[in-house]
Amino acid sequence: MPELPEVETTRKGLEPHFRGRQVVAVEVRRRDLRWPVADNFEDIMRDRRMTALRRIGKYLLLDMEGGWSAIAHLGMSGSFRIEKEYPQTLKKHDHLLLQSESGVWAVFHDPRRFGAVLTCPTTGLGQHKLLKNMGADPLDEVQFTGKYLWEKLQRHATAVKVALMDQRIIAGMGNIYASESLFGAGIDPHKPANRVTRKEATLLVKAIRQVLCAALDSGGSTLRDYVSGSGEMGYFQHRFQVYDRAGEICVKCTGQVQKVVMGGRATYFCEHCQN
DNA sequence: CTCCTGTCCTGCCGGC
DNA sequence: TGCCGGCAGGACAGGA
Repeated sequence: MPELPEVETTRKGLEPHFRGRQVVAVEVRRRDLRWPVADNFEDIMRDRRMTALRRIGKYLLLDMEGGWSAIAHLGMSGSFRIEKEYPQTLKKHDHLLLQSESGVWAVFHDPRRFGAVLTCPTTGLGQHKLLKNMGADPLDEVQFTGKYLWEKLQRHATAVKVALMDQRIIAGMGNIYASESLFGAGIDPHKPANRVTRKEATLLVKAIRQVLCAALDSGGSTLRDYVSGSGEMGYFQHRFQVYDRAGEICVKCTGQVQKVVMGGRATYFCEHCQN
């Protein structure tokens, strides 16, 4: 499930092959992703230089010369991989391919098709429906502070776990790292967001950064292998402390990790360590 | 506004 | 071994 670290790792993996380079070929094999791939996608990409690859939350932005940008989302199961030449045999669910003037191909693969590829004039990105309400980036030390998070949480009566996943509050936070962060901060995921104290918010900000940075470090190491092979970018082995460990012994105490469903999402925590 | 539910899609896993 | 139901999950759409 691509969350911020997976999307950022993907961005870093594509960047050396595409930034400042011309896109020389575009192939869209299936347009019916979450939304149809934008009609003008090929036109804004082909024979144009990619000036920047950016990330806003879980969205990947490809800024192209000519004034347009592509907005990509990996959804649930989307990934990119780099191929040194056009794939001998395309895999099932390879929906989109881009060739850089360096020769390499980036292949977008997405079995569940929850991903999306849209377009928008670069100067209008800030007003784009999908992006305009995006909250602070948790890696931004200026914007994302204990005060910021506390003020945002004050407005919500729902469980803090559910609020943490709200992209208007924290851009890029997803289900896995929400559980992990609350465990790191020792906060019960059930606690109403507006009862999180100022002090807890500060702890949470630190925990969020720590958890995301650890995941980014894992991503960085897989990126090195990935350059030579044909693996999918952005998915890496990472040891979680509570996520998907229901029934296992807590890494901090002798209790058992619990699983509950909150807002329709699996949530993992330790009753003893989080309150 | 906030909050809650339904929806999209395919791979995988457990049960029979 | 094969079939099938259920589940996973990001985030929008739409209704309360």
